[in-house]
Amino acid sequence: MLKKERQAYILHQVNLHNKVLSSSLCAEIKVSEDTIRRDLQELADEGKIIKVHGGALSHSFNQVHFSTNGVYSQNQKKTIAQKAIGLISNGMFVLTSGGTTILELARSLPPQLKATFVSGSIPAILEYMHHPNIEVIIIGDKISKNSKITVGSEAIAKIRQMKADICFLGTNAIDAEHGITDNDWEVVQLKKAMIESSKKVVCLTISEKVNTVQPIKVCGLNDIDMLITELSPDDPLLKPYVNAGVRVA
Amino acid sequence: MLKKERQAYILHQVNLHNKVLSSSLCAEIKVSEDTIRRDLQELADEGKIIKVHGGALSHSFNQVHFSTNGVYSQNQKKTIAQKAIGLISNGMFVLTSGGTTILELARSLPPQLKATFVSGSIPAILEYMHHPNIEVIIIGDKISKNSKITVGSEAIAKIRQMKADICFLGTNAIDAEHGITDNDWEVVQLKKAMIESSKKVVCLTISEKVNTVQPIKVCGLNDIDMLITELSPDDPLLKPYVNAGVRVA
DNA sequence: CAGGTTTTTGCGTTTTTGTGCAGGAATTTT
DNA sequence: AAAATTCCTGCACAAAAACGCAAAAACCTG
Repeated sequence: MLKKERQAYILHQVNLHNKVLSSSLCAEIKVSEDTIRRDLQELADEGKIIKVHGGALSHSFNQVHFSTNGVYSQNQKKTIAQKAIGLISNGMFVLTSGGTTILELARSLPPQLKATFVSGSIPAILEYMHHPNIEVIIIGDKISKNSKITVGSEAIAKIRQMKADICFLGTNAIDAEHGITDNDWEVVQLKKAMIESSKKVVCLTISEKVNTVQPIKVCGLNDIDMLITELSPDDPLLKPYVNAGVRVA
Repeated sequence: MLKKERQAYILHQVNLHNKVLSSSLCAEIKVSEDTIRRDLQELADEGKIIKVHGGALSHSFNQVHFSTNGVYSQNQKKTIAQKAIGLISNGMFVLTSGGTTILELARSLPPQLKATFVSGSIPAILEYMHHPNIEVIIIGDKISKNSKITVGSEAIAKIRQMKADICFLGTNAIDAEHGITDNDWEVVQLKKAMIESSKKVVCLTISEKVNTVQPIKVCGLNDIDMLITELSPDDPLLKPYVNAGVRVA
């Protein structure tokens, strides 16, 4: 990995998460802590970041203070993303939906991962594009402005043509009785196609949305292979799903 | 292998992968590392790539140059965008390529305009998405990270299926003798398809790029209907194109 | 086509750059 | 106050770049 490339990656990470630990960076990119420190120093000299003890901060960090709720669920989503990343290995063909949880997954992908990511979600695609080693394929069709995702028959037809190794679904509502449900008809059609075109289906959701129901059904619990939340797998909230035969992490 | 040929190959590789290692290059083409380094130096001097220790990076890699150059020619591009917008009317089906000039066009679209915009350029799509009244259709396929545009046979096939009212091409080089030329093979394929699928082809370019040539040919002057620059239509620089039968604005 | 000039290329040698390591200083945490 | 990180400094080593030079190729040109 080239030096400039590495620094660009670091800068991207800092701007993304507003902070970065040199320890975690040197774990992600496999270089010595010294190198990271020198990179941070250089970036700081250029005024791109603020260097602090143990890592660096984004320049805009001081001013912008996130709402407690935002930061709160952000951490939950980071946890979920980490668990999900453990399921991805090199060379995989990965299908993802949209949503903020998927976005967090996209942002947390380790830089050395080599895989192909397919999505119709514009924000997710933007994140994938910044990654140095993954191939990005976008599903084309009309863009739904409120969900920022491509929807329509063309998109569905394209998804049907593929067979992904794994599919990550950002989930709006999951319930032991009603399964996965959502509130946007077109997005639901897309998710259905994604589920059918994947060997393995993984649902990502924060615990807030567990045991909630939305108007339109995506699929039953038997169609999903795994459920990932920020909770421990043996949390009692998740018991019904374990009983229904869903793997929980 | 000829020098020019070799440099064209290198440039293509850089545009394709965003980065290139001089070590891998001198293994691919069987020449000494010195020769590669000299080639990279020349290409860097011409501003085609950014040379770094160990190889080279694509120009779009660091957004620093993007912004400085952007600020510099922003006003020219705004002028161009305004002229181009005059050609769009309600209900039209508009096909656009990528590039910063197209981006400026996207940003300057009047809010009351109702039309359908089709593109494979992710930055352009992002701008179109913010517009209240236009329908946005994205061309799906693999994303070329350096040009941030979808490229590949699927994308070309999709474009072939449509017939747009008008097509706006961001142009990298135009010359009275060689026509429109570019430096990325895959992007050229896409532009060719766009030209064929449109009733009317409009080239947008800042005057800097008029009378310049790039390695790969997109089309001749007879294939385009209109050329828009920030200059006055009767500017002597544009005379050769008027003589060649191109409408100039 | 012969002879000269320019361009291009490869090869040592020397410099520069990038990276990791060790040990001690500084800072944070407990 | 003690322990644990993190940081800085100097140093060593490897990789890459720069430089000068010479051989080879290409290219004029009369």
